Amino acid sequence: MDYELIEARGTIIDQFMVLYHQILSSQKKFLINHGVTDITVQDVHILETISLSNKPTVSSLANVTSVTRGKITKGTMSVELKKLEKLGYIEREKSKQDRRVSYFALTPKGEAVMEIHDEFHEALNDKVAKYTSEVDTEVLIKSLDALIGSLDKIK
Amino acid sequence: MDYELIEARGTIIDQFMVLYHQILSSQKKFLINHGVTDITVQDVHILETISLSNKPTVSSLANVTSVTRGKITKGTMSVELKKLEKLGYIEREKSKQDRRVSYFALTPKGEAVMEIHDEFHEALNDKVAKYTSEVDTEVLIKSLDALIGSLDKIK
DNA sequence: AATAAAATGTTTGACAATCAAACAATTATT
DNA sequence: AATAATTGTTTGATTGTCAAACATTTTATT
Repeated sequence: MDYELIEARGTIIDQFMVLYHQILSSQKKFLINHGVTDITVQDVHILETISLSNKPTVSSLANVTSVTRGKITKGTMSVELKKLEKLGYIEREKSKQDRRVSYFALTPKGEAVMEIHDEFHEALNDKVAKYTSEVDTEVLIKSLDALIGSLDKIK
Repeated sequence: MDYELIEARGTIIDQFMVLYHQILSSQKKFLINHGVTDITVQDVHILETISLSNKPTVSSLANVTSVTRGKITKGTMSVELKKLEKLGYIEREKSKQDRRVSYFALTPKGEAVMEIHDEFHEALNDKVAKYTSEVDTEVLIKSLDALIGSLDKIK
């Protein structure tokens, strides 16, 4: 059976990879089950970033999103934001101070998607809580945090 | 600063996402630093799967790779394998029993890439060991394992 | 045996994501 | 004022991917 092949390695890193794609696939289904069919999980993540940011711009969104999604150019972000605006999930407001930039915000339609997204997040965190004790979770968060900062030292 | 925005959430799930992309980006740099420039991290992962599999075929590789990378069709895998063959990283041998299938194996050039990949894996595991105690690692693996199986129950 | 069904792999056409570079508009620096 | 830097948009090319059509071969059914 194929699964054995994965287990044979058994390192945390491999499990991360599997878990990552499972979360993504699970989230995809969740969104579709809740009627969100015209945008992707990654689009939802942009909505999330907008909702958590203070006066987000094209560039700031490209930078922040890079952290959780891998490098993204401002050109790509510009295109994605235009799409999300056209679909009615976000709106832009021109800055008064700097006439080159616009600030983005969620529309009610965008907020609705965020609620669905938060539901998923809660369900996921419940799973984590169920399969990891509170103490372990604490330890885990600290470990990951330290790990995250140390990766760029690998040469 | 942007990083605060990520930390504000502070859930394990968010850290997974960040960590995942950091590992990917770190691995990418590592490969380039070691002279592997004509194939991607995902290609290397296919090489890894081939090296760990017993008589891998197009279909079996498509299935196994789906677990760690998300759904992949056999058509896509067929194209990717053709590319890796043309670049000299793998070779195929026709099956005697079933004349539709071929089995894939690494060439010496492919093995060399795997050694580089293993080096990265070791460096990564060293980091994990450094920032996570042995007991915690044990706990962690078990938690993740349980978590992985439970995700498709989210509706 | 003959025929139908299933499995394996390849190819193809279309589509979506992305980048890098060119560009325009605006702001900052000298 | 003149030049440089920043911000955002657009564009053309590239890449990754899928779904479907297809050919070949094997397995099942009649």
